[in-house]
Amino acid sequence: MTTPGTVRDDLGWALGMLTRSYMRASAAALHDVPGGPRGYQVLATVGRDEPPNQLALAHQLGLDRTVMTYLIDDLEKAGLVQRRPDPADRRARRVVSTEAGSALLCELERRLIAVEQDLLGPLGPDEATALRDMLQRLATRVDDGANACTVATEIQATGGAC
Amino acid sequence: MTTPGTVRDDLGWALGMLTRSYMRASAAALHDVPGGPRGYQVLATVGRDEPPNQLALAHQLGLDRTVMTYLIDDLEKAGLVQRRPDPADRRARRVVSTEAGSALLCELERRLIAVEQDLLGPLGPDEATALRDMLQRLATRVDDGANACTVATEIQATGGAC
DNA sequence: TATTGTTATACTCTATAACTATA
DNA sequence: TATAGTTATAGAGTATAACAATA
Repeated sequence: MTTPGTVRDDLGWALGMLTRSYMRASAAALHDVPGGPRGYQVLATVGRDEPPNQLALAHQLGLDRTVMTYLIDDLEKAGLVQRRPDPADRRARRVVSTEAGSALLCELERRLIAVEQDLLGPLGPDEATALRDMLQRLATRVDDGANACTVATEIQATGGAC
Repeated sequence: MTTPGTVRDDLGWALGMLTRSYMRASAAALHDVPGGPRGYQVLATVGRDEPPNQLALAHQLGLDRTVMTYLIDDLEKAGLVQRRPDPADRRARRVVSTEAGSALLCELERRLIAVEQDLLGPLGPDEATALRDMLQRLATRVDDGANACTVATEIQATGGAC
């Protein structure tokens, strides 16, 4: 319902289309989580290893610490996480998952698996794993900081026919 | 600089990471286009076939007609497109590309090809085409309206162990 | 002086509705 | 009455800066 067949046959279109679809579906699957997908990410991060403080949480999730405050406010009000004083640093708060939070996380992961399977449905099983592998490799490389804009700087030089 | 290695090893993370990277890079490549990526999309659509009116343009690009007004305002101010009265319907305006608009489009497409190649760089050539093909198939299927939320409705039924 | 967390403010997008001129 | 385009307003989301408590 968005595009014709002529203009958008490129990578950017496909990537955007797929990501939007995934975001829609996952947001729907996480509708009962305060903060939506972000709330889920907090739940998923909390409870593994040592409970992180809010700043570490914000860095891991690529958020500003101010939005982390609001996010945890909502999750705490819903009884899914708790703020606890850090015995080693009285400025910091360690965020821990409650029973309810862990139970919900368990349910959410089931839902998200279903969403992914639905999204990749039209691919054959070996194709799906190949796609996951390639996306994983590309994303990991991007995450490692290789995303410096090497392209933008060398653009002026090319100057050519269309 | 965003994530650790533990939590985000799933499809959603990779997809989001890659899309954000692409959006960053393409936005940088299109920095001198009024409206950014959207301005580019308008330029790319205008000039093929019959010049479309603003509403058709908005539908094709999945935008509201109100944002299309602002977008074309900016593009017109920059001398890249022109609004012309539609001889067949005096309510409508046909949007046509200027000389400068066509020249810029030509340049922009070069830049975006470079961005895509940079993004898919770590893949082998046959891998890259396989990825493009799979993304294209998935996105096209999503675009055809198969994105009805079939998952969300059947989630309650599963109820199981983590 | 720097850092954790909170709060308040401003700014950017987007969505909605109202308005005009045509059909 | 419905449609193409414009304009104005309100809301969500985000970013920025200032603040308190502690290191």
